[in-house]
Amino acid sequence: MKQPASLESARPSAHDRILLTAHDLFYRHGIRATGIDLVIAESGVAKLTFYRHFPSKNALVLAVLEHRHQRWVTWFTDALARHRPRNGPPLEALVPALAEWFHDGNFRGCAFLNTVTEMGGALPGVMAACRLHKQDMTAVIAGLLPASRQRKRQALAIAIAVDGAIVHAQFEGDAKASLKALGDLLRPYLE
Amino acid sequence: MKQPASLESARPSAHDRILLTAHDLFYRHGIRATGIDLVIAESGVAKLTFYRHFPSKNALVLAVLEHRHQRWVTWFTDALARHRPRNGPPLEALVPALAEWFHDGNFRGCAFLNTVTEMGGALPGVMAACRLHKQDMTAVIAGLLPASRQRKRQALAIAIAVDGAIVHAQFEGDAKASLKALGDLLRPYLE
DNA sequence: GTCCATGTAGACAAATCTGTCTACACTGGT
DNA sequence: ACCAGTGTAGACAGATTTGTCTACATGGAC
Repeated sequence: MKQPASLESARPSAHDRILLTAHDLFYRHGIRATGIDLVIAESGVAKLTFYRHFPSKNALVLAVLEHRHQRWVTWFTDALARHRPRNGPPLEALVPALAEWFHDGNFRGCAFLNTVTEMGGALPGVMAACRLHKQDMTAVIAGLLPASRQRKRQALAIAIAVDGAIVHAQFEGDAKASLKALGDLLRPYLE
Repeated sequence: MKQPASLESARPSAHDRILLTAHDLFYRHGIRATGIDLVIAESGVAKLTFYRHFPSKNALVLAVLEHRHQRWVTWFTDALARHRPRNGPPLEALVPALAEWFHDGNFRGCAFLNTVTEMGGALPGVMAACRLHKQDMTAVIAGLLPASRQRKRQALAIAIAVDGAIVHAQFEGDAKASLKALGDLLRPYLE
């Protein structure tokens, strides 16, 4: 539907190339550190083409966050399903799933937390996008817990522990220590 | 020792005014968003004076982090002491102490986590400063726990929960929810 | 008195960043 | 055949940023 005419090349449309390139560069180097010109050059697109698709850098940032949210939640639910234990509480899948992410060479923390830090005050909408993202993450975590009156409350506590593990893994080289500590925090919720 | 000649004015030295002004501006608006010219104007100092004290903006950033670390740890230990319960585990002081910080109108998360996000890749030394800071924070937390073989391990898990609560309070307006969730995570460590 | 550290005011260079604009080319639908 | 949409290349303006430099003032040490 959005594929270009030529079938064998499968080169994404200019719009998508821009979005994916920006996603990578923003995540890797930060948003403020990434100039528009670099995004344009890296995605192999002309400047005018860029500004035809995105009226401004800020608009691109918000579009990237939207894309990121969809991509991340898809990965997260999928990873949880893949690591779901045969028997035992589904919550046990959480640490192995996050381990995938943390150990990826490109891991640089949570894109939403990073964006809030960089642009939270300057770009309206970033804060809201982050809240929505974390809300959805918490809902996915809640799905791992047995139904009970305190399920939402427990899910929020666990989500906060996860965020702590994310930022720790971000500035410490060692992701294993963060994951072990997260496992410790999760233990009381595992029965 | 570093006071100016006039005793009644008590105006800090140019060096200190720059440092304190930069500390506030960097924390409030972010580092990349704060130009050197603003720091200079706001601290009431001439440009040359600034560059006599700090060879570059990067050097200023590192100096601010050092200052921040000292200031924050001092506040933290003091707040924990002030909230120490008469009877009951000292760890109970943690949530009330953090509540002070979170509810302060100028709260904008952890300066070190923010700086890592903004400059972690670009400025060598930032990552190390953050690790040192969190290491010291963890050590202070360990001081609240009863001596045991697992004290260090427990302190790390608690520190991660605290970081999670910090970032959550940063993007959610509601600090109370973060603190309640942190209390939930801490409960198993409270006996 | 003289010197030197420390300070102020502000012009200036050089780089960088966002966003606009001109001129031109290809392609699919009608 | 023609036209609208989408694309490319790259110059350009305007703002902003870091860091240097000139010229001058003040106050304490010796």
